[in-house]
Amino acid sequence: MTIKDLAAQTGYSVGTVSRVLNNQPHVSEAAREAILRAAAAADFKLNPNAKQLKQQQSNSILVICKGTVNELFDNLLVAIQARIAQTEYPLIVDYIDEVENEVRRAVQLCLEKKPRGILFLGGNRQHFLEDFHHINVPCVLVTNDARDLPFPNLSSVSSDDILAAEMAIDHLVELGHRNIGVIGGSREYSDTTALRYQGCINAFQRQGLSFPEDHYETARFSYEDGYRAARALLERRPELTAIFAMSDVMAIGAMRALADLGKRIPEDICVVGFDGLAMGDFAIPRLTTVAQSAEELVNHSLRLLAHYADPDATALHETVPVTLMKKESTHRPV
Amino acid sequence: MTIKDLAAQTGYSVGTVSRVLNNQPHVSEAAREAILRAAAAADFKLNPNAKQLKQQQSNSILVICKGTVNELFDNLLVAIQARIAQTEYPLIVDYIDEVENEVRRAVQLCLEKKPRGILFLGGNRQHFLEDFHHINVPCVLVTNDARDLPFPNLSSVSSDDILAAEMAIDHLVELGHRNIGVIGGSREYSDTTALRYQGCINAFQRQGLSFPEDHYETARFSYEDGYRAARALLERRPELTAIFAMSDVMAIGAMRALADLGKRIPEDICVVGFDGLAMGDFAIPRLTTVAQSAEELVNHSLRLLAHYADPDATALHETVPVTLMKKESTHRPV
DNA sequence: TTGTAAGCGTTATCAC
DNA sequence: GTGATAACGCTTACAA
Repeated sequence: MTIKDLAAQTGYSVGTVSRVLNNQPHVSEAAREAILRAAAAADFKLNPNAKQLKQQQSNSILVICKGTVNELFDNLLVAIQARIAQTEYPLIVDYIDEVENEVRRAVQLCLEKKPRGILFLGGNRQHFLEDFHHINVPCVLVTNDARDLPFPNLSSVSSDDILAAEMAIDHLVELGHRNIGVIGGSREYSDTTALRYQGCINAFQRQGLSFPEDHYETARFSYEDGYRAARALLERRPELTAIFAMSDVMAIGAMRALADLGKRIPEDICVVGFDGLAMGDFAIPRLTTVAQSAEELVNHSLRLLAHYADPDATALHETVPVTLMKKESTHRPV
Repeated sequence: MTIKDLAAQTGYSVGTVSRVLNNQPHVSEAAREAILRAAAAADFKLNPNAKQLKQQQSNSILVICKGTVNELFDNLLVAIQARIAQTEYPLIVDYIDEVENEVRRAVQLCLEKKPRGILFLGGNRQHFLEDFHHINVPCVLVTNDARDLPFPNLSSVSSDDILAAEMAIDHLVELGHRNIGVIGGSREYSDTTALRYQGCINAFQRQGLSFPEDHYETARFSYEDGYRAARALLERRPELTAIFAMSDVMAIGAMRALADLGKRIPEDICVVGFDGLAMGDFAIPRLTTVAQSAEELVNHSLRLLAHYADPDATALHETVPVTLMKKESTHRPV
């Protein structure tokens, strides 16, 4: 079934059928009605490949969501949808695996969908360095800072990772903690981790505390690895009275490990997470965390995407504030 | 950049370029090498729309994953990828929102991608009834039973939901519980829920116990609603000493609610979940659960998909066993 | 082994 | 307002 068949059926030409199916003007009401009726009856759908092949650009906004099991990105998506749904821009959401190359995927989808702009939910600096030059539509990288990536069409919005980590450590120090362990990603490969690590150093220095290398444990962002990291940390440094984990998922894994070690939370040891996922509120005890604001991240992202309406707009890199949510997993040490 | 440009550049014709780029035989080594080199240098990619437009069918297997934050489906996907990766069939994974219509989406993607077969991870009976007749490639619905859906090209694999629920209830009864609350989805709209509910009834009857209507609370499959449901149940029936929740996510929400009510788990009240997610092992206490086997579900699914190689194969509906994982959230009541 | 050319289903530019 | 018709970039007979 093609528009040709539809044309034959209704007695009009393919041109008219196409115009009707695309809600274009300069069509008689009679034609519009007849064709629409026939299309509905036959449950006709335009062939998307032919359509895209022919069209230079679509109106769509592409969202590439990196990692499929990620409450934060899910929150971002909900906020994006809420803001975009009522506009003329169809949203194409593409979820890819944590380990896939999001930029290559974007290149591919640009060919396929010819989007107006792209929102990257999460991303890896190296991937951008390698492949982003193939992309020439406006892009915003969300949750990562692209300040030092040299692409005029790549803006970014991220939480203030340095300040956020400082807040976490300050909170623990205020509670009286002096021996604080930190669990995070690879400082070499994850730029976000590097920033949060810097925040930790700042806070410790300002407080006049040392932050020995072996108070840090590198882990992947999973329950399992949070668990493993916490055990490793406590084995090495039994005197720790607090742990800051750079994600809520890691933090929950860590809490389980501490419980297994016979530690009470927060009486014996305190835990602070990062992200502010709903999940943390259902942990026992409820998780204290530095919350990122999905709404704010999305507000800035869409504004940045829009700012590329100006053809010689340049890249902008913004930062949004975070909030310390004090819950049950932290309190004054014994 | 098109194959035409590439042809001009290398001095060969578009036909030869196309053959090279598709690894077809009947091309001289000289041509192959020259064209491949030029394509790599220009970082050339075939236009996917033109390609699909031209091609009748692709070799790809389409996977429609319903719900983006779902550890079980994520496990299924990993297993699928492991099994499919080493074959000639490219995998197209499409994640859609929990509330979207997966069948309409599949219809759309069939037009676009012309897949060889489709795997639905999760699905809604009503959607299939309404739109599945548009689909004419082999399909397998995973985690839902499609036994009573009248489509020869729709097979299904699901866990034995009835037996699974019976196992959960039996376990609690064996521990001495007599007052058991159940949290699950809508028995009207979720067929999976209906089956699990039937399992509960079977077990209670067999054990000579009653299962009053107000021991059941309907909830959505989220932490929040698991929390709400558990509170509602305990408010109505303070004498309950155990709760069976039809998903681990609900169960974790429920555990948090019970803790807030001052109940100790498992001393005062026991909790059994459903799914067997890794997450449950990081809850405090660790969650007892009826685990579905991602590997088995995937094994059966792929076998069923393959069985459609026979052109007049008919729909098959299979069931895979589940495993009760006894953890810390259940034990003998006081 | 290689080249030529017909189409895949649209959209868009023309005439009319 | 409507109808031809030329692309869009590719694959694939068929011819050479």
